[in-house]
Amino acid sequence: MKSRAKKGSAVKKPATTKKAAARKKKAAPKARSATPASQFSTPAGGPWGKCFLPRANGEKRYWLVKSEPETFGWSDLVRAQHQTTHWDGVRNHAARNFLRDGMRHGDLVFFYHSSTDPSAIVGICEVVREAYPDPTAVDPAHPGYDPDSSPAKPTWFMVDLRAVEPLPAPVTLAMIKKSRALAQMALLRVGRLSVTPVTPAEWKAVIALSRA
DNA sequence: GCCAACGTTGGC
DNA sequence: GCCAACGTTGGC
Repeated sequence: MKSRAKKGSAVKKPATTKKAAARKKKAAPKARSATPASQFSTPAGGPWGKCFLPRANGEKRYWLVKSEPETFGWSDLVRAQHQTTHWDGVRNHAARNFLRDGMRHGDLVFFYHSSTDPSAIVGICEVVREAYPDPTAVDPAHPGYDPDSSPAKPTWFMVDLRAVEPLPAPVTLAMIKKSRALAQMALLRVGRLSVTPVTPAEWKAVIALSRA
């Protein structure tokens, strides 16, 4: 399985002095937004703290994962053995926490195509194995290698996802942005995270949009 | 611990 | 291709 990330963010590269000079000309950095993603990365608090709380009996929770269809699309998942894949390549701590500490067996997950036209939620999959260490993070030959991680003390994790069904019709980012019911979706509020929570109400709203 | 200088994601 | 909005690194 290939990493979902274009490049391993853990791969350190030498600084380029050219770019450094270019950046000096830029205006002073703007103030941070009121809700940086780091705020959501701690199970203890933040708007999405509920994702990590104990569950009611039989409670199912909902998530969204992103992938570039060029790298690994919905059709790749459908063609995979048992229509199942290791969701490896997550190299962001907030996303890792949602994946490792939030996702549980049987949870349902929207499959979102990013960096494509149009970007859209295209299918539904299911968590069939809860978080376990991502071997690509401790493989020096792999682009997703992270020297700070080790088999004894892994930093990065993956889950197994199995395709359940495609959406009746893709729900595009434009549709999501127009929907009042989806205005607070984590996908919109922390757009760069590759793993985000979805509330039950948002889940229903996306399904309804897909059938509309 | 602060902060400037990066690097990355991903929509547009 | 541009660039906003992040996350990370490393000098101090």
